[in-house]
Amino acid sequence: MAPKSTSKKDKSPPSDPDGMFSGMVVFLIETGVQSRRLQIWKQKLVQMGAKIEERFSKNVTHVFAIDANSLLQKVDRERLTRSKAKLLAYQWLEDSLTKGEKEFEDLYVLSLQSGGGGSLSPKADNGSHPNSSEITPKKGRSSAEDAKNASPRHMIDAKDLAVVDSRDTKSASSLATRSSSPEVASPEVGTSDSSSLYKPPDLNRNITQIFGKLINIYRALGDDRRSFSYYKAIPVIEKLPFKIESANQVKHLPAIGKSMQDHIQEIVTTGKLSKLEHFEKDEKVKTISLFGEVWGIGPATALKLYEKGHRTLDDLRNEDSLTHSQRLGLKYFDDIQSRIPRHEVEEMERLLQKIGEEILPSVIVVCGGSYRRGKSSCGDMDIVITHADGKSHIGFLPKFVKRLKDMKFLREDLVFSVHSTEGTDSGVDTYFGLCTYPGRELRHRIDFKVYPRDIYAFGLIAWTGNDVLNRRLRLLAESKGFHLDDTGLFPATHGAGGKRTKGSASLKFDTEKQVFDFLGFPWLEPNERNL
DNA sequence: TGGCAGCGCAC
DNA sequence: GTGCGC
DNA sequence: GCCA
Repeated sequence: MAPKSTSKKDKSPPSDPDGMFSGMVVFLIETGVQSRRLQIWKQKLVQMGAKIEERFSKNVTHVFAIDANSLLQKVDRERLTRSKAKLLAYQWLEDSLTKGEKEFEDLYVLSLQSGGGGSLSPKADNGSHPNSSEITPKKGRSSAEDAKNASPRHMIDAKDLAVVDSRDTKSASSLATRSSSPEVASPEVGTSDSSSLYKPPDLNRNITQIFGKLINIYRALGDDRRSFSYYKAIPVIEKLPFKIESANQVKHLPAIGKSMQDHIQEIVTTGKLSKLEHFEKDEKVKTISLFGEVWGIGPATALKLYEKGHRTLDDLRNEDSLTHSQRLGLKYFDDIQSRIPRHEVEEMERLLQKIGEEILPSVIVVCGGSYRRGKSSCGDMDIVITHADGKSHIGFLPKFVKRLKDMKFLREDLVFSVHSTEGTDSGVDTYFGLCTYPGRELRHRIDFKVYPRDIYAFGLIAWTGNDVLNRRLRLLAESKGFHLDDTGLFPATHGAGGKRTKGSASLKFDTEKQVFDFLGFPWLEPNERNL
């Protein structure tokens, strides 16, 4: 989430070969870092002479990460120890920038001692890798809170280093993100003016952090609407170039109503929010939140389980009312929670393309989601599939799934639906399941969506996201008298009665760009869609 | 006061 | 029909 | 929760 798309200047300042970071070749672990801050760091690094590597190559001299855990999740411990690169906490950057000269590195070295490569405690893991809010604020982990409380041993200075939000961790291959957020004022933040003064973003973290927790709590309680309101308020507050000292300063902002003002007032005067404090010590809220993190368990089920007397995930194992999917969600709770390094997704995408090709030549297999948006790690994989001839995609999915099961790539099924042969559901076949990286047992969530070629562009757009963009496109389409979803763009069937006439077919577009153009939305490359 | 998407699956 | 995830 |  979080429209990190603040109107960044398109002037990427020239890099100074004699800057304080000259000679450094850095590799950044983006996990758990707030996107805007990351952007600024990148910019400063380049600006002051460092070179940023997209991969952990041999010539890397410095690796930055929020903590050792996130580091180990991205790069093999072995490669790290073999490498001569310095492994530093981002705090070193912060301090160096503040100070105006390079800090003494040894005080910031990340120790690889703790946490085996994979046997991370679930909590510590969660905290450092909050679910980038893919499509909804959904099961965002309690973000910052977890990061701090759960893995203090990895924190250099918990003060504000542990800052993590439940939102996207942008990869930002391009610092110059286009701004397409008309509804939110976008004051200039941090994006270097030529002065080399370093301005930390997040002047109002005291507020956004609390709101972030409320998002998760309301979501867990089933109050999605309310949750979403806080979700919308955060990016608005984040963009303010000043620290809020009174509710009066925010009362005219969009998404900030009476209630938000009151909360903000309380936070800036007392430093906390009694409403949240109350939630956080509430046994029921805590338990329901936990249960709700299990795939397949939502607010209603979580409540039932709580009322049955369950209090821990362990308790749930002997609960026989759980569905098949919920059982799997429970069994692989930690697995599903852990994020997948980008390069592994890349390999698995290639594998899927190869297998697909063997079953159906010229089949198109693309990994969408945060991967396609360029993120450095992904919570799951969204695979979008089609075939150019417009018909041979039919019947592909069952064969594909069987083959992948035979070779032990797919391990467990969650949902499987085939419609292409019939005609329902616009002929989109869907599969949800668990898969493993070749040679491993760690389960990852994976989705397949098979589209007829003529509506493939819509599927690709929808499954690439992010959710903010999808929502904008939807609303834009609506305003022009159309209805947009992942299966097409339909002439509005407004008027009395029938919502969407199922009969009316979607407009056909060949490419994503054509859809953007038709709607009059400025084209965004996938990696620019991290709004 | 109703809107904030609305679908198909498992059960 | 409800709950859930997408 | 916010907004029209």
